[in-house]
Amino acid sequence: MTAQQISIREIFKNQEQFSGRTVQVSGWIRTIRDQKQFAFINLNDGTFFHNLQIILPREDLEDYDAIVRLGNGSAIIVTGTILLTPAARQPLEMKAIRVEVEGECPSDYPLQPKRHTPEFLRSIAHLRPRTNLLSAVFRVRSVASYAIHRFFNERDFVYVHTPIITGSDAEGAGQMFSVTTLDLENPARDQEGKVDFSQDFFGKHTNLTVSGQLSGEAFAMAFKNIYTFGPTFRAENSNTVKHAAEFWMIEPEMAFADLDDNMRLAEAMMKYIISYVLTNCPEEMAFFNDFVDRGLLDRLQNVLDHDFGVMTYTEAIEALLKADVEFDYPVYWGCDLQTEHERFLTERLLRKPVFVTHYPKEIKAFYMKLDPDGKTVAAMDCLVPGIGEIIGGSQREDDYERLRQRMLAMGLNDEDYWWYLDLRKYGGTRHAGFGLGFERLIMYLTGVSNIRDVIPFPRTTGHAEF
RNA sequence: UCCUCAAUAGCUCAGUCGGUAGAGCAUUCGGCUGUUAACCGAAGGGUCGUUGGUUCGAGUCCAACUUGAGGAGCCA
Repeated sequence: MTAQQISIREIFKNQEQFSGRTVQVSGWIRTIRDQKQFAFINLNDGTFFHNLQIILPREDLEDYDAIVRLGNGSAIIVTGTILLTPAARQPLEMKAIRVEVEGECPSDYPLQPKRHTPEFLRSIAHLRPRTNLLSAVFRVRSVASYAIHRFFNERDFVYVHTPIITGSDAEGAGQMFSVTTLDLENPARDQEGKVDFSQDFFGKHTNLTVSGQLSGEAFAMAFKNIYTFGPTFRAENSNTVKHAAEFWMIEPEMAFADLDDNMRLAEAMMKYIISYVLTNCPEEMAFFNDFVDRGLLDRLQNVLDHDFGVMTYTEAIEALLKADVEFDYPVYWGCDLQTEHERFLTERLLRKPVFVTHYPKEIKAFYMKLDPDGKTVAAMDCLVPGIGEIIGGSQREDDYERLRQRMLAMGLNDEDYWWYLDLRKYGGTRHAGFGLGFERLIMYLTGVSNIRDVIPFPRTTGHAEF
């Protein structure tokens, strides 16, 4: 018997073509139902969200009794004939001719054909991608990654791999993880008794990166438009549904561009990704809409159909002061926007994504361009319902001396940033960029409310199992 | 780091006023004429997170600890 091994995705996407054909599929048993004359197997091979139903006629299969005893999760290879079943609940099924067992699955397999809590599934992170929910999440994650690369490549952005290990002690965001090969029990010491990092692997103290932006700016000054897409590390002791110690960030940077160009790019990118995922993951998105977040598809379509809101920080403060809501944190010009404030703006006031621009310089990073009024900087945060801040960006300070002064005012050592300052010295231009939190984007796309459920093996405070 | 809540069978949960530990799913066995988180019948399965306390008696009340979740801060 010769049969071509084929993916379940191909069969579902080309139903007419496979009708009546004998093919071979391989995958894992999701459920198995044994009756007197027939058994039914729902087989998932990982290529497609839906299962292939396989009918096993007792009289046609010599080893029928052994097959129907296989547990959920068993790996099998099935040869059979594809039959279209337009009247049934599924569009097609396979009538089995032969079943080979590749790997049995014993009865202590933790996944059952029932609802499990996300907390339990996190405790079996090595098995959870076999569930409907997590398989849908991680396929969307993959497709969204591809959409991002496509979006930037269509616009001639150059993809830059910025370093994971950085020599700068502060890149303008968050606590950092140290990288060292020193003996932690007995590190080299200098004459003052302090740890002597000149003896360390790189001859200096190094950390895991918290942002590729500074390196990205150097490449923007050569390629004009670039983006990074890679892992980022924050050693903050955060314990929330939207923070992880290891996450991925997309950071475009554009030369000869200002804050408006930046916002245009961010909005076009968000809409491109949403549209691409809706088109290419319809089964997964329908599942999220049915079982995770009832309003998801309407909300995403609404985002595609309308412009993002834009308001300055000053306008946002005015709106919050006028709001008929009691906030826990007082609102005044100069205050940082708290989660409750962001939620009001994006979820109650505008009910769609909104850019908030031109924040007071005191609450923003040193590299953001000072506005002509001397009080605010050309920053923009994109807030979305349910998540809060998903994008943070700015036009960068391109004036050498003003940038240096801002560093000193923030307590940074300008000598550590000599090469970053050089970018303003040698053919500097206006330029702008932003950082998009990839996991927060996936949460927004899927309706999944915990960042730990959109990362294959999440690293958060106190958790690095798997 | 702070605040709140939770922890009972492999999983999801119930357990009344402090009085002998329960269900569904899963597992094993049997039945069933096309099922689809199949269905019907039966069986096995427990140091009630840990330690201590109150009490004749604690899953239940008290304390500490551990673990988890949600909210806040930090941020993407």
